[in-house]
Amino acid sequence: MENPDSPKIAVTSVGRRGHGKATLADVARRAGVTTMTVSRMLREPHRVSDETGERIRQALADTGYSPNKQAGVLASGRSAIVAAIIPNVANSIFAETVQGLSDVLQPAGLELLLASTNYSLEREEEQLRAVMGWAPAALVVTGLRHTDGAMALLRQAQASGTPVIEIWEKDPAEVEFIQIGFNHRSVGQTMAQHLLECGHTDLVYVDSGVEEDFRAHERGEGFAATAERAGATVRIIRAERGEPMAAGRKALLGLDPAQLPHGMAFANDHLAAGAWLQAQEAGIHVPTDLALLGFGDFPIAGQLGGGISTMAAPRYDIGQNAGLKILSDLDLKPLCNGVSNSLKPTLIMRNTTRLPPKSS
Amino acid sequence: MENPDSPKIAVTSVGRRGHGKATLADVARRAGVTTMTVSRMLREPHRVSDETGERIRQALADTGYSPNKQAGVLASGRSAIVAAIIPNVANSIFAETVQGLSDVLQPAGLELLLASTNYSLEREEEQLRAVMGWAPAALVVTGLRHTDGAMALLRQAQASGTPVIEIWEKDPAEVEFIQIGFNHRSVGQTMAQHLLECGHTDLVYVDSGVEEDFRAHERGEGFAATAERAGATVRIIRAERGEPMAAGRKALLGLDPAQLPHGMAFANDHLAAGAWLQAQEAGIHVPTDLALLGFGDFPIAGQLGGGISTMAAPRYDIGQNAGLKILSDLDLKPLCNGVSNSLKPTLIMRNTTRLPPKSS
DNA sequence: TTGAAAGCGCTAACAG
DNA sequence: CTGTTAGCGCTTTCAA
Repeated sequence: MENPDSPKIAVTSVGRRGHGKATLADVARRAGVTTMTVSRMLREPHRVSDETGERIRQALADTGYSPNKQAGVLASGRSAIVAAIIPNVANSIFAETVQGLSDVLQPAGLELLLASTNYSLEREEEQLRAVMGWAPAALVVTGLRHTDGAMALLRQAQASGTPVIEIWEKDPAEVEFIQIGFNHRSVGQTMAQHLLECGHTDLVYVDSGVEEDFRAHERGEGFAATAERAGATVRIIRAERGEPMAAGRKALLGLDPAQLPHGMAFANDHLAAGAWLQAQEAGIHVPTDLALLGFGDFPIAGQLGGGISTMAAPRYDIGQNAGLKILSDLDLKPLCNGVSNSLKPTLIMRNTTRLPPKSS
Repeated sequence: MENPDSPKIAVTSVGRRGHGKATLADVARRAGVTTMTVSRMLREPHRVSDETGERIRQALADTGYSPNKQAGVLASGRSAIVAAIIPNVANSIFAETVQGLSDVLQPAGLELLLASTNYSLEREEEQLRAVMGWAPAALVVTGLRHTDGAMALLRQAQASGTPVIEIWEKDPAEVEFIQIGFNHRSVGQTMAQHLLECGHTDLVYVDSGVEEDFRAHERGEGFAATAERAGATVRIIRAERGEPMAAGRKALLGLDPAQLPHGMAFANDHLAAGAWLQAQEAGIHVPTDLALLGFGDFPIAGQLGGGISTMAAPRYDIGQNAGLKILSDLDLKPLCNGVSNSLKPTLIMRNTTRLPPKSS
């Protein structure tokens, strides 16, 4: 700047393996200050004088500067990445949770590194290991069950001050990390109780076809335990893996038509919807001949035949609450209108279950 | 190492702001080699002698070393992050695309940084800017339309050798980046043609309620243009924003029952499904009184009333192909069984449209 | 096959 | 309010 004639190597300083992107040093040179001042300008503008600030602003714009975050993290030890590891993005249950997470994280300037495990705990550990290399600011994993290796990684992260959140489950007996979810066993209980109250004594729980969907299995266990304790007959059948609505149809189809149960509960609404459609086509009257109870409160459950009774699951809220918890743990203010809702599933009684008329 | 008596500061080197994690230097010290050798061991093991290798392996295990990726990227200029920016994760269309992307990227060791825009181009630019700071190895964005600022960023990335992929659309007239998708206008054409072939001359297209869903609008434009060219009556109505099945019901409800169109096409299957349910409850016979044609081939379209006719959209394949393209551009071998399918939507005729009996 | 030196782009700590 | 110095943890380049 001082001497336009001096043989500066190049206008855009090209480093050893220059990639043509402007660096802090480029901006600083242009503004006639040191890198520190520019760095400050970027992070705490009030600590820079107005006129210097103006020159820097100009230089920033001229160079089209964009900070190299790797360098920033390396130097400061602080990263703005939140890593989330979930079983499957395509599953709408997790997709909505991710959306909830993303909706609160993004406005706060945190970025989401997403990994999926296809429901395998081994892959969860791998993904966790991979993701840890980025020194994430927080870690979100699904469920309470992990491999020993994964547990070690999570503990290590937590020990070094990284918030670790387990979503979609809750068990006071195993609190080691932050848990944002609910108890699936007791949801299964509620489901059984409802069917019992409706007067049904011959019950079936149609479990998820995904072998590693522990949460669905637990709901089934809670369901069966409660039903048995009440003296009801109860069977657990496993749906086929694959498209859930089709699997729901097949679950009903697989039952002996001569001795149908009185009430069926499902691991999710898609299964229930499939069964409902199948029942309708087979001329089975719901809920008179057969009561159906789903889980999740997916849109379809609200639309079919006046509505399928279900348990509302806080799909989006779990993600949102997890995000909020991360922000508070990181001392960041939430910049979005997130509310901390209850995460307890509630029964929504619609047209596929019916309480008996009150006697007395 | 030479002089064990020299007052080394500490056994576990604690840096200025040590966080207790083992570094390459820790491993090297333990194995009695330099960091370079360990670094080599990690990336090109064959260039390290067997016995040294063994010692290093041991030290690696002892220390529980996990590489700091920020440092690696900073030093090498190579990152293993792929950034994907999509409108909405919760929308199953994009959730499946993300899953497809993730399924091919993860086995190859690439990680996915996910950002969502809530369908706003401005937020897309913001997210893009944020994400660029990580020097991603590749960039995936949705659609062909971007703000000027975003375009500049994308061009800059591409110029510096970063593959840029636009998904879900294709237009030979605007090829600037890699496009993995299809032409929505021509899909709309196909939809109109089908309804026309079914003999319907009074048509309606129910457009997406999401104002910024340009792709749905384009299908509508293609639909309307084709219908008009054929001399049919055609209206485009906009669904309500909100739950799509409910919006589909309302779309039908909003039409004058005395003069229903002959055929309705929808921006997606959820809208179509809602309309189908509404039609059934209102006693409108499908396809005799009213033909219905969806888009997407979502599971529900295959389940309702013997199936809703639809256009199959390659939701998962788009993500998968994008991933495959990234790998090949980065000279990485795909480590998964991905196949490069056709991405052109195809008509699936089911029970909500019917071709007229052949005459002649 | 291994090592030494330098530096990626940025920020913490401390001066001035 | 601004600058100096040092170094984050790794990889590059070049030499041995």
